Amino acid sequence: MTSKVYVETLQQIHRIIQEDGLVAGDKIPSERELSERLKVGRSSVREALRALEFLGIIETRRGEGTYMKEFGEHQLIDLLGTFILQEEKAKTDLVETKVLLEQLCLQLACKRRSQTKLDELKKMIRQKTINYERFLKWVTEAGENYLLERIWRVLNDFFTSNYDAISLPITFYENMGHAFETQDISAILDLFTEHVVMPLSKQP
Amino acid sequence: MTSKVYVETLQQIHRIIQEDGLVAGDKIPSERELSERLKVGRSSVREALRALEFLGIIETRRGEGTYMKEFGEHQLIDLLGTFILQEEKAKTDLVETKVLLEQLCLQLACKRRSQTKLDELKKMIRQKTINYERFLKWVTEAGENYLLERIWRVLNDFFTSNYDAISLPITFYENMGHAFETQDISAILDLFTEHVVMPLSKQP
DNA sequence: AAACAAGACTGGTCTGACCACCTAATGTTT
DNA sequence: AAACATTAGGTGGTCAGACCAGTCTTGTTT
Repeated sequence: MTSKVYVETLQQIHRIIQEDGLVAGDKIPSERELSERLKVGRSSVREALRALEFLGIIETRRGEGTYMKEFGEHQLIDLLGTFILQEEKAKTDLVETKVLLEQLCLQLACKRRSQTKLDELKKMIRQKTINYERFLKWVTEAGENYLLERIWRVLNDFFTSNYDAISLPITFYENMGHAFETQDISAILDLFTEHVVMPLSKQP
Repeated sequence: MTSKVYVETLQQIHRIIQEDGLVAGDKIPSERELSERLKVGRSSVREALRALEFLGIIETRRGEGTYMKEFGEHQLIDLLGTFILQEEKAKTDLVETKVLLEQLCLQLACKRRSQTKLDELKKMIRQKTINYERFLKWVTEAGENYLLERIWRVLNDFFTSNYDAISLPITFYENMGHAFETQDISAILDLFTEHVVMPLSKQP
């Protein structure tokens, strides 16, 4: 045979999922049942399922079964990230890309921030529970682009594990809060440049 | 046990790849050797390798061995496409993020394009061998941010496997070429908005 | 009715056995 | 010596069966 069993099994499982109209949360047949129905070894079924699991399409729960998963928490980005960012020379790229993505998210958030989302931010500022980490989390969420949010989160994870945490005065957040309220994009970007980008470019 | 063997095995394999400094084209230890070294069953090794294979990080050749693979195209795209991109929100996020990243790359390329790199572009335009795919490849390269280039490439692979190729008149590239020569960033972004962003926002 | 216990699932893992395939060493012929 | 054919060992691909470790169902006991 030219084709590999676990590849065909993967396609068959996909077919079953489609024909049965399975959606997130639904249970898919057990490994042993799939093995029988598709007339392949259980190990081949498992190898196919493993691919689907790491792609974030299914979720396996020991003792319970295998379930369809909501698109979102796929480790795709994480895994790719760990493999891509292993090169040392990528660090300057990392910092630059992170900043660029943050500027992107700032613009999206400025445009799309809802009133309730804005209140969240103002509350964090008022109670002084805000820090740079939380602020950026809010920004990426308010941008309402989940994919971009995920990509940023990976970069941020690598950043925080290689650099010191960024600490900014409360006035920075207060000014940001005001700028988001009035949706003043240039004020937002200016604040960001002054307090985040410029200090970074001085560091090693 | 809390963690699953094939997950830990995956991390161990990653560690080996890093410590041995393996790059694209290099051979990684055989399944049986990994099984011995890591003291896990061969089936667990295979399940871990399967994940890496579908992520396009390795390539298995029957009878030869398993090799590191150049990051890029693979079935990952088709798989995720058929399984995931059915959800509308994910699609809009994908398109939006791709466009945003491209605008980022355009700005970087405008600033950093070297003379030799510029000549490459002009040559492609003169010989009319240019198309949108090649143009964007040039842009991301000229931006000289390898990380950003790779992230974009992933999104672009998703995109091209789910949407029709973008076809633009030669005048677009000629104008772009001129704008890059004079490093006129606003002209570049205007061209991009008019020919790429606007048509996309009209599509479903 | 509530609490408990046994059994029947399910996924997780390992082992050992083949098969198909490739490569390189070996031997044979020219 | 060079070209060819053969062979042996290594590699991924696949299967079957066994056992473990959790979860859920069911039926009995209290």
